[in-house]
Amino acid sequence: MKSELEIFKEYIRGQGLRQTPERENILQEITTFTGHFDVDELYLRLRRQGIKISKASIYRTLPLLLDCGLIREVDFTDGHWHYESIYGQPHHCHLRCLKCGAIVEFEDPLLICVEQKLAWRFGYLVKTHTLEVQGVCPQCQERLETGDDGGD
Amino acid sequence: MKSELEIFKEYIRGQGLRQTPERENILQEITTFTGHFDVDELYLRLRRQGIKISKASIYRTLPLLLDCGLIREVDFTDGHWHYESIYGQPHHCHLRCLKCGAIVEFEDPLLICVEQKLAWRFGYLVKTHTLEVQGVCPQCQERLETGDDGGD
DNA sequence: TAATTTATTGAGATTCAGATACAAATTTTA
DNA sequence: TAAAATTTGTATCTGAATCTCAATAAATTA
Repeated sequence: MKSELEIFKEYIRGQGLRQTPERENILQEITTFTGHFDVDELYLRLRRQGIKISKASIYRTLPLLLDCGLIREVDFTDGHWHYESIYGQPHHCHLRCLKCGAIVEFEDPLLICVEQKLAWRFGYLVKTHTLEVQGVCPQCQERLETGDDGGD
Repeated sequence: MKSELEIFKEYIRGQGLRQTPERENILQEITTFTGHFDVDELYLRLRRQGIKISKASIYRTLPLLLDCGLIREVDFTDGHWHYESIYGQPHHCHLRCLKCGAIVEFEDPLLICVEQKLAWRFGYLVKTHTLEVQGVCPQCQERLETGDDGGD
């Protein structure tokens, strides 16, 4: 299986773009780190390693990584986008706690059935899906019951 | 079943807020119109009827309508939020064409199964879910095959 | 290897959706 | 009807994301 770097290089080349240390550093950081991130977090994490890249470059690089399928947009919360790297990882969905924001990742084969039914029923060529299930996590349920609200 | 207006009035009262013609006009327009909308569309639709309400008031009213469950955020595209009214309507998901943006609404009972399994497995109190399936609609598939790309 | 071409970078300006401050107007309660 | 408190519109502000532009660096060619 190709590495993220190989995928990215091929993409860059195929688009007539250029390989730069900035782009490689960003990719490196994204693939090393597991979990969700946003532009600011990525920027700070790079800086903490002594790697100085302007936010403009990060904003310019993310669409490339999205386009070649190495990352995906997770959600738009707090007024900005959050991302996660997805290459080589099985597709998954999110279960989010409405109170504390905790995220559980899961996958369910039923979604494939849903996709297939849609393809058949509406003639769509189905590519992927994004499912977020919202609820209250066990901890927050307990907090709500004991009256210790925690501030919503 | 209570009307949207009743729901809203109860909510307003319960929160110690005030009933104003601006808020009622916004609610009225949202419940009359079917389909997705954004702040600008809502603003223009109101103005076309001679109802002048500042965008600030719309921005201030939408969170109230979200909070009392009369509308929901549909997606964040084009750099801003889109909404739809949901009160009294069965929950549904979206199938979106990646090429032309067309939206098909559907529902699938399998999602209930998914929710139940999550509740059991992770102990969450599941409230709702948001599923968007992405693909290419039949028309765009045809356009792509005949080479008439249509611009992405 | 050096010269040429063209893309990319960083800094700062710009844009735009959405939030906010404040004075005037309106709703609510009494 | 008057007092108290909220809401409105206008203008301003905020912040994420984009754009401009000169300087720099990558790829290509000789």
